[in-house]
Amino acid sequence: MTAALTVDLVVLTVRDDRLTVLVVKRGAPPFRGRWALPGGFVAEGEGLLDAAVRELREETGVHTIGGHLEQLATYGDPKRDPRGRVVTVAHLALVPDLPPPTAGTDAAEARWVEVAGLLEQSRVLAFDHHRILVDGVERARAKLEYSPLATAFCGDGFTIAELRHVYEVVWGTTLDPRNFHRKVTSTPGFLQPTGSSTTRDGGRPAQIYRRGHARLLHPAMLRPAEPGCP
Amino acid sequence: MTAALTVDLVVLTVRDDRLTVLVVKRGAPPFRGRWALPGGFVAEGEGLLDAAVRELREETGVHTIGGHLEQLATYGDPKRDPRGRVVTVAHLALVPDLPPPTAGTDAAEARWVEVAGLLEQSRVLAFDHHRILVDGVERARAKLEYSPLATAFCGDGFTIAELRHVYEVVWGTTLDPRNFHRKVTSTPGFLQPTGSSTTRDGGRPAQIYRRGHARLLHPAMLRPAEPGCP
DNA sequence: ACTCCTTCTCGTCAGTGCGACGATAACCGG
DNA sequence: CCGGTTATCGTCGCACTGACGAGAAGGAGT
Repeated sequence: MTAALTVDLVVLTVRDDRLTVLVVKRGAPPFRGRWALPGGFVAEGEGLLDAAVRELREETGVHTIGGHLEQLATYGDPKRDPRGRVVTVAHLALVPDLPPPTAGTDAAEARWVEVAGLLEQSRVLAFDHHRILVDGVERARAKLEYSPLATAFCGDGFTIAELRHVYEVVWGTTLDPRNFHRKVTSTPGFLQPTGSSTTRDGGRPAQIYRRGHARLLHPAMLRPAEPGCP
Repeated sequence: MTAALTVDLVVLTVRDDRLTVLVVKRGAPPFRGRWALPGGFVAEGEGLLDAAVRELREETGVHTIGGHLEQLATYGDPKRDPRGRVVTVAHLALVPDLPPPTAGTDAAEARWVEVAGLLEQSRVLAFDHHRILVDGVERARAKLEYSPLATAFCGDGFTIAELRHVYEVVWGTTLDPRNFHRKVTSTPGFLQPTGSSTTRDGGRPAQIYRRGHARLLHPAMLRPAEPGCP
């Protein structure tokens, strides 16, 4: 069987104490004028990851440099696209807030939208993009636990407080600053000291770190148990 | 862009103290006569998971009943198939040993092969199936840590020793029977006692359990650290 | 300069989970 | 009845965690 092949992107960042996702207003049917995840057709002879990188750059002006990009999952329900059989390979991107909010060439408009609101209303996004978003956010939340990916949300150099802020926003919890500090500094390979410090957060100057070489955290960060689990 | 769409399956089971994967001998070009993961083209109007279930049944006679089936990842390198652009959505299946070893309708031959040997020789399997196998095994190993999926390898009722055996084989380690027993019985939702017992393992009769309702383990099972990590 | 406020960083202490291992229970085959 | 085997329970020490105290080091205001 043959199908049209697209890539879609769940691009997450932390802005103004909120987890936000990049959405574009569709400039062509179907779902013209509706919000959707950025994405587009894979080109001839182009790899899937390459296509995701290209779409991210083309459609939104966002570079994944300093961030993270990985395959999320593939969605191929026969009725997910009214045009016919379109299979999409969704990707998950975590980027720092630095890039200019938006820029568009193909899409009519692009903007950052708070994730919390989108998660509750499943009718806002086109196609099955609500489900893709749910899966992407869940993947990101899980990955913060056992991988150092939270650093992808931060810029090049960051303080421990900024890193903690990422965890708090993505997980929607609050973390004890002292325990968090002890945890991340004692996890080998997570952080790499740079020697410099900053006072941009106010108060006593904080050490600036870079991401370490570890790909997996041992032991893992622990997300506080959700109420109503046991 | 349009591409041919297939599903491939990494079907894992535990047989004779070994982790084994189901492979078929290809009956048609390309790679005719070579071993490959079972799989085939997605049918018109068929969902991806549906296609995986169908291929599993058709090509190997294995039913996923009592086991587990999930999407693994999608492989779409432009040159992965000499016939042209073929994108495959790989799936991971974990099944108990019960089903009759093999049966084939479409494939020339199907058999269980020990994973360890296949992992070392990257030229045995056709296409990029070696990479898919590596990813599938790694996913399975990781999932045993934080989910109760090890029970998918066991039959309907199983003893704690049989469950421990699954962990030992998949991880390639040995686990202390007493600590393992304490761990799994104290993790809420992992196991559900049935009240009956068996002596099929010899020695003192063991309680028989069924899988519990938990989807995630809190706290997670801990895989012993690999030597040479820090 | 001094005070107040902020945030960073280091410690302390009790509770919990885990690895190592001893001890007992319950069945089998002789 | 006796040794062999496996299941199950308990104990001890260590490491990690959560809750929280306390000091360090900067800026802003007077």
